[in-house]
Amino acid sequence: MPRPRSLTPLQIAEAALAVLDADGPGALSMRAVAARLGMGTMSLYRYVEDRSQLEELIVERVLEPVDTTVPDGDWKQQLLALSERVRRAVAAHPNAVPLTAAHRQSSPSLLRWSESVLGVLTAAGLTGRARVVAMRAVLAHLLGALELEHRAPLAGEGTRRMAALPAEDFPLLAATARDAAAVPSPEEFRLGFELLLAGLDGLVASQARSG
Amino acid sequence: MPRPRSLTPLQIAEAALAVLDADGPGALSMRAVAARLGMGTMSLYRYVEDRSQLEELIVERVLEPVDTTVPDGDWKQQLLALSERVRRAVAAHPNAVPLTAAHRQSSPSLLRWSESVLGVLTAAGLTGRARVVAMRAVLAHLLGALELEHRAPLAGEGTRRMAALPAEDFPLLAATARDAAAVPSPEEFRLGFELLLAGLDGLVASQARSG
DNA sequence: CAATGTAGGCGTATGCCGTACGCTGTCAAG
DNA sequence: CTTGACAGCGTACGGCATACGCCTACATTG
Repeated sequence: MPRPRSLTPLQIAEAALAVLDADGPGALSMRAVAARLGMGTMSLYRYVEDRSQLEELIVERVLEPVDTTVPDGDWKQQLLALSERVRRAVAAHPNAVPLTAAHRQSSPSLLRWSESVLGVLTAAGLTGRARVVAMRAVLAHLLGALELEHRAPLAGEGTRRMAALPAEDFPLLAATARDAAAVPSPEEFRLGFELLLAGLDGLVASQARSG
Repeated sequence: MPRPRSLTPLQIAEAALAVLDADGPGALSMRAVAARLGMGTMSLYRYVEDRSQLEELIVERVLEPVDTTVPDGDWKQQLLALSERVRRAVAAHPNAVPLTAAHRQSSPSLLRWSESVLGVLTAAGLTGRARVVAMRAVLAHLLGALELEHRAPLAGEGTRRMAALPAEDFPLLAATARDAAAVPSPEEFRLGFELLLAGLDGLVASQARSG
């Protein structure tokens, strides 16, 4: 017989994400989110245990749109496409990148995604320790690539600063930074991921021989 | 003719890192660091512009011990060894991992390290866009692997939780998580990095053909 | 040795933050 | 129509980074 809730978790997540998208990570606060929902600050705590749980809601809202069904193609195309989907979902909310990395473990969507990736790796012939290593390598590369793409883009400030480094101390770094500005992010991602795929190819072949 | 400074930047960095190592990221504050130095809080501001600059000092203190001279061996062994050195330096201060990722761009030591890595890649035959992609792939993998190793270790809580996931929804994830506990971190790092090296091998070969 | 003025050291205060606590009013069930 | 569980929220607390301005130590200069 209690009074009914007036908000869904999804509405909370949307409001928080809206604050984050509009005003940046520094502006994300319980006060700001509550204000955007038209509530008092403390009312938000009827819906969320604490700030960390609010962040989890945001992350799930970011990752939920990821299609986790296994796409067509050979296993390499499948892995690339699955990873590309995560990349796209995250790219829609660049301000949420650090949160996404921090709370990925609590996201049901990312669990489903991981299960799909493992399905692809298993179908490719990997099991046991090799499968563990492959899965973690895919995760590591994806996490690192997202971090680089959004916090240190090839076309960004950091690259420009490196390009301006003294050539006597950092000849290669300066030259490479100048080349870097011409590589678009999606291409960087695809090419980088294909390096990993080539490595996985070797792993699959060696496990096929020994297994 | 002014009064002389009583502290060096290095002493500041050591104090801050000591706080971080001892009491965790949540305990790192201007107050705590100043207290450890035996000063009033505001005195710290005579030495650093703001908290962000304090964090940069910490990061440089973490990365400074990295030997950036190019080791012996073929280019793959060289890349692995260079990356392993960063991994070891960072592993000495696990609480500093997020800071290290965040402020890596400002670290002179990491710039020197990058120059060395580029030297190895260049000697292996890479230039232009291929070199850009290779460098960033190494960085991405390293960043991601550090994040995974320290915030989601294979032997840790998260893995245990995944191993306990319902087998009807996440059969592969649960099984893989059980296998994962048996893979030690150093081995995970080496095997994962070798996947990338195998991929780079292909890139080197293809650039050799086309160049 | 005395005067000087730069800059070190720091007390105070402001405005953020997350959140504990307890009140008030609503509204569905009985 | 009563009722009590709970939504909503005002207030308050402790901690944070940090702006500002005071006092004073001390290397330099005369």
